[in-house]
Amino acid sequence: MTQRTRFGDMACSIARTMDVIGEPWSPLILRDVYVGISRFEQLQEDLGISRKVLAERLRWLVEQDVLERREYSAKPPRHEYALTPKGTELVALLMVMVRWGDRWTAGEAGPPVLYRHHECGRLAHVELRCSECDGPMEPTDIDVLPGPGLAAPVPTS
Amino acid sequence: MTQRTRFGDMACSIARTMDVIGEPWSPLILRDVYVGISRFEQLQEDLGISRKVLAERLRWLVEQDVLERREYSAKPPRHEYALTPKGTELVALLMVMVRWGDRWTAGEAGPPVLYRHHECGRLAHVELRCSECDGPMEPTDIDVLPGPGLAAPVPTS
DNA sequence: CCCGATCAGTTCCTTGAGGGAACCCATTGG
DNA sequence: CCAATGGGTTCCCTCAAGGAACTGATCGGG
Repeated sequence: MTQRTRFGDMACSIARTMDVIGEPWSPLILRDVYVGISRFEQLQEDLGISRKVLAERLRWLVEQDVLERREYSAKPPRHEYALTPKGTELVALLMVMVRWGDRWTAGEAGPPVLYRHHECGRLAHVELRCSECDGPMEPTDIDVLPGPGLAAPVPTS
Repeated sequence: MTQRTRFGDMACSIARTMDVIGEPWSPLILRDVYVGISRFEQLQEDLGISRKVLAERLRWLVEQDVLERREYSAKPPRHEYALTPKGTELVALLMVMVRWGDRWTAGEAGPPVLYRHHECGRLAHVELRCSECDGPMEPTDIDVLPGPGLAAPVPTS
């Protein structure tokens, strides 16, 4: 019955996140929109993505409330895409992806982009800390326990 | 020529990360291995993934040095998969995915799993901090600058 | 007033990856 | 000797990704 597996219905926040941006173009689209590449033609050229697939992805991301489609010119009807708050928080996930990619795939050449932190003005990367005690919080620093939403079949949809 | 787009060759750490785990089953496989579901049959049953696709994914993840395939019994030849250091650091990415999924997709039911932080013993979630000044480091807190690896065509492969 | 350009898609076709079921092989336990 | 188990492989079908061509609205220029 189900052709492609539906990740959105799983009781797993990883699966539900992958349902939204789990196909590899979406993170790159979000990255581009984040750095100011926000129009259809620009995205298509910058990414080298098929126009068909780009249109599908944008429609999906708008539907998921990750991007917002806004008209910036009415008389020649022109549109651009912008990150919603939900989408902006996804960019945090991209920052962690960048961290891993920099460490394990960048090689000799070094990282393709650098981050300057507004608060301290320095070149920096992101680190994971505990929300409660501020200590480092890496995979080896935690235990995983069942939570209240474990048995729930489908949350909102 | 290229049928599916090769993300591994892009000068972008997001694209290169997505090249490794960018198809939606891989994060779930890593999650399972992380929590101790490490054998082929267990993974297949827990995820409901096609055996064919699971075999392909595992082969790819081992090839990428994210998982390690080890024999835990020789006479009936039996194998299990374990996270390498490279793979363990990917789990940090999953923790951030969980954070986003919990906030935006969990709904009424609440998060399906909880984390207890070893260091402080409390239930916690992960936060992003600056490696240099320890301040919060979210997408709106940084500028993105070109880095040394920008022009590089392909790093290691 | 018609021509070309620009933006933002849509349509059509081909190819190949995901899903599912069945099959295979080595070994062990009864 | 037979069934069961673990760890896959093979086969077939469908659907989604890629790519190129086409559409439609609008403007600017000759």
